[in-house]
Amino acid sequence: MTSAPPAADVIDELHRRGLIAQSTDEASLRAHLAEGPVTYYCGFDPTAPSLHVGHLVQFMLLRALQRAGHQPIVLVGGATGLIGDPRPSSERTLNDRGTVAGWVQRIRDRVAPFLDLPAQQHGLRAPIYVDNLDWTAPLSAIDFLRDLGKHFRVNRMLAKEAVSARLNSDAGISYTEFSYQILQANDYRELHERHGCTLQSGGSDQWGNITAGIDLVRRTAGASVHALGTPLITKADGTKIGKTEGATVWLDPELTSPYAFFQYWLNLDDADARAWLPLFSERPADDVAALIAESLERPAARALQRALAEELTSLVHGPQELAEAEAAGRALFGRADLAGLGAATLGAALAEAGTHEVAGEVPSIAQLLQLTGLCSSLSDARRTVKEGGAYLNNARVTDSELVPGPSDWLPGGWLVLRRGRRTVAGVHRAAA
RNA sequence: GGCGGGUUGCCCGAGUGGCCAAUGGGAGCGGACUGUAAAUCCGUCGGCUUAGCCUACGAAGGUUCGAAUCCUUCACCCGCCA
Repeated sequence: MTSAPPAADVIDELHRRGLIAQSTDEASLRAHLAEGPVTYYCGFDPTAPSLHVGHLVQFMLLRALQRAGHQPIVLVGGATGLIGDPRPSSERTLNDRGTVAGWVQRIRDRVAPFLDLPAQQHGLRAPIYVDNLDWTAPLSAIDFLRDLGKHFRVNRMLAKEAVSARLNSDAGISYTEFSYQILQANDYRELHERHGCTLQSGGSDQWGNITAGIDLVRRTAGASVHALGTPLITKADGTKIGKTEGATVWLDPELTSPYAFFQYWLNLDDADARAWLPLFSERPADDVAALIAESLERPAARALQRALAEELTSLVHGPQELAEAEAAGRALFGRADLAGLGAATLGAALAEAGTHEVAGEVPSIAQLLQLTGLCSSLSDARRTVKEGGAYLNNARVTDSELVPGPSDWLPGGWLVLRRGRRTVAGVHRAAA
């Protein structure tokens, strides 16, 4: 208890880092946090196989509270994931139950490095894991309508931003998604009852659902509970965080390799890197300020991007994976001649970037571009070559039908294929 | 339940019988410039065995030499009325 900072400081830290977009009455929340360990929760819906970098903000908040000595609960929405929260744009497609159940487990596995590790290493409180399917599945329609529905005024439900946005759109909203806020509200009620949970955090797009929960706890238990909303993180160009080359940057190494994850942060533009460093870095405030100052002075060094890439890759994938991702980047983007790299280095670097194995007859450049996934189709590959965006062993290719000759193979049986400035893949020739 | 409007490529959105793989904008991708940034400019942007062919304009059928465009049925969405 002596090493941990006073609990009230955590709100100051969160403000400094820009992690709080909105909160319930802050004075009483501070007082509540100062009284002793608070049990708090954040929910994640299994709407995809994994979590992505957009979810990192939630973990930053969860970790800060955990460091301050509080008790985290991580809820995976096995029930709410079957319903789908209303997005502003359009209705969600329902996923089948088996799929969602699989995602619940997979997402749970992603959470471990964020909260379990600090618990083990620094004696902090280990997270409690819950699935809202446990209490939502047994609810009958009668229970739902009598015990929960009675506490909700349709007028207020309609006024929630997530709902009203859809009411005013062409898409409309189904009764299914309209009901979502009741389920999330009930989660808060359940966790308050079962674990004495008194604080919920979530993205500010969830704010309507979160406050619905606060109201429900007040009505059913007569208790006053709290909430913190994180800001919606966008890039300087207005797009959402965590998309690169049209693909989502996942936290699951099977979906996004640690190398690609590292590269995502390394390639952030300066404005984003400056804005995001406080959010995503757990370095002391002084270090953060110094890094930002350095970036303004010498932007080309990209110290910020590197700092973020290192810190987050290590956090999400571990120090070992970080080292390998870094080495791969140095090998592929360094000035060193590819042929001089040596089979082992080259192989390791390309393994990080993504590889394709060929046996027998060697395919043409266009085919290889497609096989490695650098291009989505043969047409795309031919187009890329025509545009001058295809490179074999760092040399531009001009003929898409060219077949790599014996002299093109690098030590270890490798070809280095590149699309554009920075998307690389390896082609490996199977041993005869 | 009735009447009216709508459903176009990743998104928005033109197109009302041939000149439509389909105007325009955005996103994406590539090039130039750079710092494995940003901005800007240029190009590209369904697929294939690529001077050609195939598949596409909610779904299925039909009219026609020819349909995203006309007709029928179905599904879904929006609005008004009951």
